Amino acid sequence: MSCSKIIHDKGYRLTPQRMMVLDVLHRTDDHISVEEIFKDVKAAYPYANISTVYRTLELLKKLDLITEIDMGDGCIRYHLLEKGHHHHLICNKCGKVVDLPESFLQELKVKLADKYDFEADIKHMAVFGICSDCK
Amino acid sequence: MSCSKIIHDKGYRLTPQRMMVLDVLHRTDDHISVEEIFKDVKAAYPYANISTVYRTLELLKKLDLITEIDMGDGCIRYHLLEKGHHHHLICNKCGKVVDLPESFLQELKVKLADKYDFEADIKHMAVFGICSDCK
DNA sequence: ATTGCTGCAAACTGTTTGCACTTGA
DNA sequence: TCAAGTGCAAACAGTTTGCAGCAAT
Repeated sequence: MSCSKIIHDKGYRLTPQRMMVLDVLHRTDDHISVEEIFKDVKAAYPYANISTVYRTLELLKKLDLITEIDMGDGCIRYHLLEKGHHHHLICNKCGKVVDLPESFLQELKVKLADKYDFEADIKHMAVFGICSDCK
Repeated sequence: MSCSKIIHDKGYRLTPQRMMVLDVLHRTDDHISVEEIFKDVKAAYPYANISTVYRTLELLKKLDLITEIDMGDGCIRYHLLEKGHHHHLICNKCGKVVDLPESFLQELKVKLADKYDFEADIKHMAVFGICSDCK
């Protein structure tokens, strides 16, 4: 089901601003910061306000349509959940980011469920370290 | 080797302020925020300044004496590395924190090294989810 | 005696909020 | 119509910085 439909069905209004934020999130394949989203939205609609972007992201988070991730540069980035779950290996030296399939952490999830009866919510994880090139 | 000795040996000065921050970090078994460290230091030395605490933590981080962790309450907490590595399960509902032995993530580390030649630096990790009580 | 460190105040960054106006349903 | 959403400006919290004086080595 599309994000716009979910927003609408849950009784929230589908405003142009919200559509523009969704559009930006759909168009990028990367993880994108509030500032970048704002810049893109503003390109289409110069009167856009950053507080609206914050409020929209908060809504999307509440509706479980996006996830946040801190990629180590001190700013939180966003990603549409419908684009699929995956994880990241981030090199502390060169900053390179390698994607990790969701399945990679499945084992950990199962172990946590078994031993701790803990239902881990690992949608999007960043693992820091040193990549092969930088060793 | 003690933290104070490392600081001294690397050519940094062992000032009373730095000793007080170290002392607070040593005394607590928990993970402690900048604000809490500052409060404790101030109790012993009322003229203490929070920017010095920030600068000291930055130094300790650079010397690899502490790790940071975000326990989900929106503030970063600190922990002496010499106190041992461990991880946390944090419940998104009740906020309960359960400690996880370091070994628990060993398998993941090995897998990352094998498949991706990536040397993961998982000193201190927070895994969010739902605990057994809250299910 | 140096140079690094501290205290202070001020700047800065990212985020949130109150309020009046606008608009989607 | 009218509650929900927006834009604006101002507040806010956490952190960083420039600088003058201080103190560890």
